[in-house]
Amino acid sequence: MSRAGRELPTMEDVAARAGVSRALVSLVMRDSPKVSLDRRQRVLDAAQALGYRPNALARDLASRRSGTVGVLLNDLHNPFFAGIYDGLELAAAELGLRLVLTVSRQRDAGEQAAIDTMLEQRVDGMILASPRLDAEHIIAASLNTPVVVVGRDVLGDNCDSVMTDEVVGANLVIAHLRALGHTAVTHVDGGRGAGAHDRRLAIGEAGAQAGFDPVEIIPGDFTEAAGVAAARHLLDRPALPTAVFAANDLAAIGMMATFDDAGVRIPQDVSLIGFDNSSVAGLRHVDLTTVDQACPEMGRVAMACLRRRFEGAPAARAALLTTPRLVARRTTAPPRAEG
Amino acid sequence: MSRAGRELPTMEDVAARAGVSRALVSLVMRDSPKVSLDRRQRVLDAAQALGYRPNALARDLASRRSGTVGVLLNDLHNPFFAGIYDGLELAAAELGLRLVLTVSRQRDAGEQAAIDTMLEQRVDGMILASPRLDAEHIIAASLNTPVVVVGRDVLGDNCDSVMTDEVVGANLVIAHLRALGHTAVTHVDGGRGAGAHDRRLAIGEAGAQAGFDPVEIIPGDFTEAAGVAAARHLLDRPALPTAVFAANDLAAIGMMATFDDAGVRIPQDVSLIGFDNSSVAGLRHVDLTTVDQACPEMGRVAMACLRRRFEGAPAARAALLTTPRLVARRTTAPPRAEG
DNA sequence: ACCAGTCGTTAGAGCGCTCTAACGTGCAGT
DNA sequence: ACTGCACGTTAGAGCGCTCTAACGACTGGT
Repeated sequence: MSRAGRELPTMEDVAARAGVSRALVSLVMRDSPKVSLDRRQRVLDAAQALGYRPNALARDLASRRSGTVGVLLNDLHNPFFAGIYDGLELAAAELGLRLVLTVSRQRDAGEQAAIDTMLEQRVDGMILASPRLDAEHIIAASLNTPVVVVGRDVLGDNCDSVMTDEVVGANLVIAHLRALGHTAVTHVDGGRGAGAHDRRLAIGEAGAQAGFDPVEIIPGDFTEAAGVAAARHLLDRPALPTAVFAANDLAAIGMMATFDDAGVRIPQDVSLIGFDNSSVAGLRHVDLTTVDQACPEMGRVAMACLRRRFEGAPAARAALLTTPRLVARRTTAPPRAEG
Repeated sequence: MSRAGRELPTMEDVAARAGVSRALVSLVMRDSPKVSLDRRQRVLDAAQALGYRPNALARDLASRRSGTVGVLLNDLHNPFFAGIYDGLELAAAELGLRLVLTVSRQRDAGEQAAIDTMLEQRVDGMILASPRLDAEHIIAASLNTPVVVVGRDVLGDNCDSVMTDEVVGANLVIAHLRALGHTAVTHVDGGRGAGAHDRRLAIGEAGAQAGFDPVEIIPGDFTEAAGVAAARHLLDRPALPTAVFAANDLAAIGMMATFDDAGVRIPQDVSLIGFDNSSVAGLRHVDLTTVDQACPEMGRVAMACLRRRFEGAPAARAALLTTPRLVARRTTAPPRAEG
């Protein structure tokens, strides 16, 4: 596996051409103020002429700092992560940090491998978006590098969390349904996906407080396929619930399609609420009522959190909550008349 | 910006604990066959006990090879790229290559910066998915590192291309429409997006060959917003075309929503065809007739292409075409009866 | 007994950069 | 003149690893 192309010039080459020492070239490359204008220009000219490109490997090794943050995204097909990434990137650009992305494709082994790779790469910090890995392994990874987990509650001495306030989200859902006249809701949950546990608890609690029937929980996942399965399950029963709150938009969309195929009308026969307000939810032909997670905001907060760690706030241990917002669209309506 | 956490153990530490030389540890880490079973075990035990984690920076610097391929994705919100990535990842795993992702978010400056970063990281190769950057800059980047461009035609001595056969795609679209009874189509193009030029030419040519009216081209882009704008433009005119072929699914979906809002029924009033067969097109509530680009296949082919370069096929200069497939769904139908 | 050959191991010279400490220079103060 | 100091520059020792060449120990053939 040989690298193609000619050998690249090094600092030594640039130094020789500019007639200065390698150290001076290094200073110029790092934009040091203590280089005379004259020398700086000569070095820059030489670098330009040679097509010099700094070797980040050598730089990071020698400086014991990479200036990069590793980002682990769970699933590229889920637009939720694209939103998170938008926020991360914006914040990283402001802080002058590079971002290195890896995708685990929802496999646990993949997550551990991706984290190991980032650690070997000596990233300065890691952001894990909705990881499925057990907290124990995440904490272990955070021993040497600060970690921020997005979308799930994992706290350690060197590991913060940023997530949506599930209690607020659940209350928004319940309030919306109650305003429409509903008194019960079925929750298709996110299984062991990130945040699913909290969401499940929160909707149960919010329902109870609002005087709803006990919230029924149907096991699910954060995928379209899980939504399809859950909808089939519901269709097999004698009666449908009046309202369904899905673990996320993807699952909700799977349910929509399945209900649709079965001739069940939304929202006339069943009201449906998703979670994430991902880009698909807003598509006019989907028009899903959902809970907006403010993904870019979460990304921004996560990066800010990491920066605090860099600046040496040692055991802050923050669990930051972002406030969700209900986006009412056309999949929710008053329940069908009884009997 | 200090790295948090204790200092990590190095090979030297492992060697000392195992009572062997650093070189031997290196051999064990690289799974060399010429290490006795006994020593290997002692080294592995020591590494385990110390929580040793190889430093990829140092490894890659010393070996002058990174074992990683840089991947540039244009837009994380476009599921097309998620498909490409799936193929890339699969192929990379088979070849034992690591993938490093960067996202340019559709900004030209972002693309150049992302490419520069990858080059500084000394990636062994780069895969650029639908870059907007001019060919000149891409060729320049490929001087030192093999590049494969996906979704667009950029050929250089060290730069191959993988793209959909636009001629086949356009013929599929025309054949489908003709079978339904159409004799004209309007194309909302992809502007200066990757592949847009070829797609525009191909549909015009295919239409002409099939005896269609000259294909009208409406300027667009690969985004939902561009679809909305194009649909508004069409709605402003006295009569709608009978069929519209959009640059991609995202644009088609923007058009769908806009037509829908205006009371224009699809497919009764206008037939609509997208391009990509991205995951949204398949959503039951969208159900868009589209041209499947076989994204994972493209990713797989791109990676194979890169491997050939690694193995030293110097000036192959391949322009590989993948064959698209028409997916007929519910947005196409016979044209409305005349007058 | 000798040399040749194999095998597992190691010393040591890098890889391309950063960074500390020291250097020479010129200029102000005494 | 001499000291002190700021400034721009540089030598040189790493960073943690790979890899070539050489090493000693052992085998087998003669």
